[in-house]
Amino acid sequence: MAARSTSKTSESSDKVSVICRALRRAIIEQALEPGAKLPEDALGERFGVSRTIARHALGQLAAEGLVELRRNRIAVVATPSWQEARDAFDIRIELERLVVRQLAGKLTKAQIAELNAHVDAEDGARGGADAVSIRLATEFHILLAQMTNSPILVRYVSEVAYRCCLTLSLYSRPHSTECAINEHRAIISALAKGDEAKVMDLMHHHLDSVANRALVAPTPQRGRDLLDILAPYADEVTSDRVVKLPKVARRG
Amino acid sequence: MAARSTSKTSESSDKVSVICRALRRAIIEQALEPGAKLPEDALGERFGVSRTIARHALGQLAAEGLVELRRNRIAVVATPSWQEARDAFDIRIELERLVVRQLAGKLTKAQIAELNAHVDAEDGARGGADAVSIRLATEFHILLAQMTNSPILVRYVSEVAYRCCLTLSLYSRPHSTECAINEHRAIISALAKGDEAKVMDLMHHHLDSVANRALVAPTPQRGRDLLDILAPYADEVTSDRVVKLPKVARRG
DNA sequence: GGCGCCCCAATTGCATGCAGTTTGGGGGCT
DNA sequence: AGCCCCCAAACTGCATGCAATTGGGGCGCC
Repeated sequence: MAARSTSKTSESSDKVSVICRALRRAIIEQALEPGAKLPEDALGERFGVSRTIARHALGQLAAEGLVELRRNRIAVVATPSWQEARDAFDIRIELERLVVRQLAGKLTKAQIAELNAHVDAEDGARGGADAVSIRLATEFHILLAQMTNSPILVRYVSEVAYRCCLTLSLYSRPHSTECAINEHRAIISALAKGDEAKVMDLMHHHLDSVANRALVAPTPQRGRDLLDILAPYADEVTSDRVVKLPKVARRG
Repeated sequence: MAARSTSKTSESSDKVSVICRALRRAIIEQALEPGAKLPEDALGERFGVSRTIARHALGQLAAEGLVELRRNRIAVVATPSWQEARDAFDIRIELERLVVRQLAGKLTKAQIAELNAHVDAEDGARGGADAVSIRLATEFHILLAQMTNSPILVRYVSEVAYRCCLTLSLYSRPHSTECAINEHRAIISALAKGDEAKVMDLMHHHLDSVANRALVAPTPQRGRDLLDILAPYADEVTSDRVVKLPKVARRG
């Protein structure tokens, strides 16, 4: 059988869940770019809820790593470092290999059809906004994870995929999604054939190539924090005041 | 090098973080057993904070999978199904193989000493409470993860390890921790030697054996929810009222 | 005696209010 | 002009208050 037992969905129709979903989507579609401020008041007003709820939602998103929350400071959309991006992809590769290992040869016809339909949708969106393509590609992987019927796996794959999505939008050049779509098709076909080793390899190289295409190099100019860039230089300096020197505006 | 760059710790000294830590520990040490009720009022009063804070903490723990949160219902300590436990261990194996892969041959002498000291502590606690042994063993794995200096990896390994800890307390017989301690020592030594393949294998089998020793069988009587057990039987029945029938007390 | 219904205490969902902290900008001093 | 300090606006941290929902005990009915 392909499906296990029934699984309770964790995210219900709470107000905070609604806001979480909205913000998550806004973030991964770059409507909110990394570093964007997220004041509780503004969120509350925008979504028609109190600060309490907005705050709670920010807490959840912070737990997912999409938002940075510093005490007494305005929450901001997370700005993962290049190293964190690389780490996220490494984890993602392992998790998604596990997904396809569990799925190989166990998919129903309906599920395969669903996957194909999704890739068709990706294909259809090729002319549109880059952000939408990235989101659809990400959702393909989440769809796969959901088919394992393992709520834990779904959660982790989703989270790490969203994080990768976020970093893609940060470090990626305007990229071509076509080969990714072909790779998705190849994965589906290998899954249908039930070739476990093959599909694990396909997934591995698929994600690896996406990561390598995107995370081209430590690209210090874009996305990295000024203080991080200067850190190694500051190590040479002994004065206490060195940290006060770069009094430049930090994005924004 | 063994360490990467500085890493901000995500969990600061918020009141909610404090409560989270306290509850987490209480849960994995079985002071709060699965199914235990966690009313916001009671928590707030116990920790000297308002319901708002207790509520927020419960939200975080729910995101980690340690607590179940149903709308308009009292929160309870999560009761993972046997299948979820198995899934958690599968994920954990992959994640921790990644950990030791990154760590093999890259540990400083100080780090190795720290690991050995921890295992000594595990050894010392062998006579004490089972729950403490389990916690220490879990913390060994988290300590390893922390040495990768990858905050994301730390977070996921911690979470999934805590979940496993929770299920161990649910399904495990009073178990002997000795072999686990020896396996920990073996892992440290392989890490020091830098034998990547060996240490990945050691970790894999270590976790696998822990899982197999604990998750002996689907043991339907203990831990599984009555409704889950009856679910397949209920499928045969057409009446709407079937779901109301098992009006028995559901764990106390 | 057992079954079902109803009502109330218990509890959650959420908004608002108040106090403490941060920010950033104007004015004064050098 | 440049630097610094101080203050007010903005924002967060948290508690409290009120409406809505639940579930369990008690009562009546079978």
